[in-house]
Amino acid sequence: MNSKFTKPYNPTENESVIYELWEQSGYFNPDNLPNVTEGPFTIIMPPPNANGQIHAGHALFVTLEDIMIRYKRMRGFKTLWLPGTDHAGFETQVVYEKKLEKEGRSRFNLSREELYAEIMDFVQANKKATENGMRQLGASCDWSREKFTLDPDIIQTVYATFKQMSDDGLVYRGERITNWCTKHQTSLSDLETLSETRKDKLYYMQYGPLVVATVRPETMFGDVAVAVNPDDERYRQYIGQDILAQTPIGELKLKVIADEAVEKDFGTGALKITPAHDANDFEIGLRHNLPSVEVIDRYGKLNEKAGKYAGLKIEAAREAVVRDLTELGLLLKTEDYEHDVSVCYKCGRVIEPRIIPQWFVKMKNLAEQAVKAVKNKKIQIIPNHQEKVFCHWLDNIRDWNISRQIAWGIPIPAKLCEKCDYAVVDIENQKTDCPKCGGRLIKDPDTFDTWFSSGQWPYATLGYPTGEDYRNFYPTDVMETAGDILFFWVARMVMFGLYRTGQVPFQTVYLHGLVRDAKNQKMSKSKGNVIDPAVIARKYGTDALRMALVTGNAAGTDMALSEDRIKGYKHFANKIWNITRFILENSQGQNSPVDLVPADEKLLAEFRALTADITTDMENFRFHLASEKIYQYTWHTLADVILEESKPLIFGNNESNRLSRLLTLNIILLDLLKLLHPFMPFLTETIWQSLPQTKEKMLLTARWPE
RNA sequence: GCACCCUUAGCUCAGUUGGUUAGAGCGUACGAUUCACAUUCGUAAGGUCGCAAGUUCAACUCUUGCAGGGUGCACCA
Repeated sequence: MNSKFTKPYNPTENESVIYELWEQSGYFNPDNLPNVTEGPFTIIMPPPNANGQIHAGHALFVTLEDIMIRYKRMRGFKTLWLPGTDHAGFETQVVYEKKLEKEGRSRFNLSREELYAEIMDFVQANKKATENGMRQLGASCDWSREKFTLDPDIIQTVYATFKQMSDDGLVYRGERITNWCTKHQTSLSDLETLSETRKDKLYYMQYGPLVVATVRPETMFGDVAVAVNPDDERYRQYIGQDILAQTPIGELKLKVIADEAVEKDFGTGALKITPAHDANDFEIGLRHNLPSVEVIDRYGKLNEKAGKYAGLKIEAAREAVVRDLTELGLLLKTEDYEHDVSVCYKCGRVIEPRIIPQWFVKMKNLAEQAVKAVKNKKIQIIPNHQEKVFCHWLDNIRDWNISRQIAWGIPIPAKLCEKCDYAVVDIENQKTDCPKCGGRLIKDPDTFDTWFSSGQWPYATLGYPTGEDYRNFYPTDVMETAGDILFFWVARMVMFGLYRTGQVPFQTVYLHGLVRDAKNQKMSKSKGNVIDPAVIARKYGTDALRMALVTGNAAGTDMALSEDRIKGYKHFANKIWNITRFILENSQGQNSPVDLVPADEKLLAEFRALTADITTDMENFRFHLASEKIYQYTWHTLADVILEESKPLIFGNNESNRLSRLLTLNIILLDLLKLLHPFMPFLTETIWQSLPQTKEKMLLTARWPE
């Protein structure tokens, strides 16, 4: 008997050794897999942000994907799990800016090149830690194919897509209203803003012969019209006319227009229109061909158009304008008003809508194709109800602003004319003169929204369009990722995939929820309730952590992860260890072939039924049920009942019963290790390596029991 | 406002297509234990499956309404 089993199972002693053994074997690479009997099975790993440490969320996704991959590998598939890391443009720049702030520095004192270089160093250092963290979690991914979102070939693919979209008229540069963050000095997509309920005042101001209600009197210097509902009898006489409104800095000429968007019952039924600083007003402005007058600058300060208010920040300007309006007798009434405002999802500052020229992607047609793919079952989303959410979002999508005014990202391969601001796509970086006016072209200083590039991840990583991997592994099988990036990422991948390759990028989307703490609170550094997978792994073993993350947690739902549960699975690991020990101890020298007695045939039949049941769960992505069933069987059937009832047989005098039972137990043990391997890879492989009778060298590539 | 999800034992959650006495982990109580495992074993307490109605031979499961909690999207300035 192997002396290894005389001590309790020690995960830390074995895990790194076992991972080393797997990695050395080369079997993470599908090209090296022995006994491939099925087609390819591919998962592209959602690349973790290369800007910080591994956290419980990473542990969850690694566990789930590794389970799928190990299972399919054992079923004989040519299994590829392609890892990567994400430069995560805006996210990372925000993290780095915070770091700079702590050091008393500012991004705005650095040139874009300097900032880019600093963040690249920072990211390269973190990338290593992230990769090692995933190794520790047991990720059986093919490191030889690892990609980074800023790899030159990835950038080339992204550029080619941009060019093609531009040629197809799907990408355009437009002066459109954008979400501007005054802290981060960049525009953001609609997804990168949150709405927040605020208590403000609603001011009723005299505007010439009319009265308008507004929360933003300070934008009055950018007003170009007053809009009323076309059916509103009160204002019918004014429609189409110009009115003169008195302001603290002189008279303002405003057109009165009729638009359905105006609610008769809200305020006075008359709405002041500021196309340059309000998304709705901008839309109304487009419909009525109104000019737009910018009065707020990039820092959130009023500009020279606001006369004496120039240089004041929005809040200060509002106070001053209200005071002056009151003095002039133009402020008629003030009401308390609760409404929602858009804020930056990173810093929480109120978004200042601004009209700036940006690159946009036309979404309507792309979105329709994506919806069709889901409705036609080309793509299945788990949990299923997310398909409705997915389609609902795509049905109501607006054009996507992909320009970011940040340094950390893929530069947009375009040039702008100094003279006329005409924009041209220039992938090869060769154009020097404006094709329109002949003026000098300069590089577009902006970078892509990070999701514009990561949205192309599945085919970009596989070397589209000519790569061998692309031919062999695309479309991929499963996209396993967090439910909260369904729109940010999954929807974009589907659209890009269909657009560029004509195929869905993956057939199944498996979404997981958030990992919360034992009290069901969100984990955060400030609360101090963050679970560090590395610390947990050291204390209880990676396998215990994996079991705790997967067992009993249905797809798409948030989970409460408590240390007690992890501890429970550490006990489970030891239980399996001791089961092995018991069986080995008593099986020594008992290798002779024997006939099974009926009682043992029955035990095996029961076990095979369980195996079939578990296999069905695995096929249907019900990992939380599969692991629970194995757990129950191992502990409460095999250990508590079968082993206990075996003792009289094993220690008794009836030789045929004794040998039959020992053989049965050995058969069950081997298959059990296989069933458990996707969930607890380290423990099961450690045991496998110590067993005398295993035919297959490595459990990693052993055959899943039929 | 619209959409989606959740509500099951003290706590955290499972429960696949409706089908016997509704399950697990942790916790609690009592007991056992030289012979794989104190990281053990046994026994027990604990649930009118949010509320109400409906469909059905049969509902935790399906339908409708209501209440509470959560999430997403869009907004009336």
